[in-house]
Amino acid sequence: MNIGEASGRSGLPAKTIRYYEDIGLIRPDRSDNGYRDYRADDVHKLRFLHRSRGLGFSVEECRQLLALYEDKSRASADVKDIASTKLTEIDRKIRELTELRRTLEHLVHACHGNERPDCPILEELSERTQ
Amino acid sequence: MNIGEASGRSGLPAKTIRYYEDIGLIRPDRSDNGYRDYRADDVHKLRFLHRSRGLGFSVEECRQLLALYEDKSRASADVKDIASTKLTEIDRKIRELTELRRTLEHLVHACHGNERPDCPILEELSERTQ
DNA sequence: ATGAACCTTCCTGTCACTGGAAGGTCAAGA
DNA sequence: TCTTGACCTTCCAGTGACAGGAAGGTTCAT
Repeated sequence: MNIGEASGRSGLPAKTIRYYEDIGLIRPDRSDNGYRDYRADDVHKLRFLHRSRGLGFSVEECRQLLALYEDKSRASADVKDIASTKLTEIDRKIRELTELRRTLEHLVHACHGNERPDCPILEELSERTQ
Repeated sequence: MNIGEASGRSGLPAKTIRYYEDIGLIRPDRSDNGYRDYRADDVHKLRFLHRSRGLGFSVEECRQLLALYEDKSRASADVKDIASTKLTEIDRKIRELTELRRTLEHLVHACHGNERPDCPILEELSERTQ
């Protein structure tokens, strides 16, 4: 099937699929007319990539996961390691964002939000740090 | 003062300070030798930028905030609007990450993580979506 | 024959920097 | 005076993960 159909079936934009080929994630056949020709198995991989990207894995992590997926003698521990590391990263991001949110909410709450110029948000931002 | 000292006082790398000049956020004087020459006021702005970037504002939002900061006839409502919008965005990001975390933790928990190949994480990733 | 809907490659732009090369300037020490 | 090292300058390229668009080829239906 052509890239348009592969796109429709995998949920990935054609642009993204070509990019994944550029960086060596998938290698579809080519038809006589030069068009990319995807098999069901390729679409399966594209869907795999779509889901793993959606779960927050980087493209390089997706490459590792895909390699493990294709390695029938893999150890599930290797997969679990990657996922656990990602989980830790996500936790850290959530903590950072929550801290940020707390500060920002505090500031927004303190600002009157009227037509006058005095503003605790700007005051905080311009404060001498040291 | 030279860029090195401005960097030390603002906490921003010299590279970043030059970049901020490139995109028109600050416009320091130049000494006779061609070196950038920062005044205390410039350092103040750099610190302002440092803090607002740290609070998750984009460079363009920082530009707006800086303009408001310098506009003594501003309305604090304008500042509050920007901050509130950012707060909403941060909330959305936290929700997305939390949902992601939930799914990933579920998967990590379900995987035995041993030397055998069967792995619920890969199964989930390769599952037919439709 | 023509037009629309595909497909191709290639180049550029995004965001917010970071790294590095090649070279100019300045102050201190031998 | 010379040199060394720490500064500074500009300019170019790379990051991650694509998106937009130009210029042109292919296929199919009318």
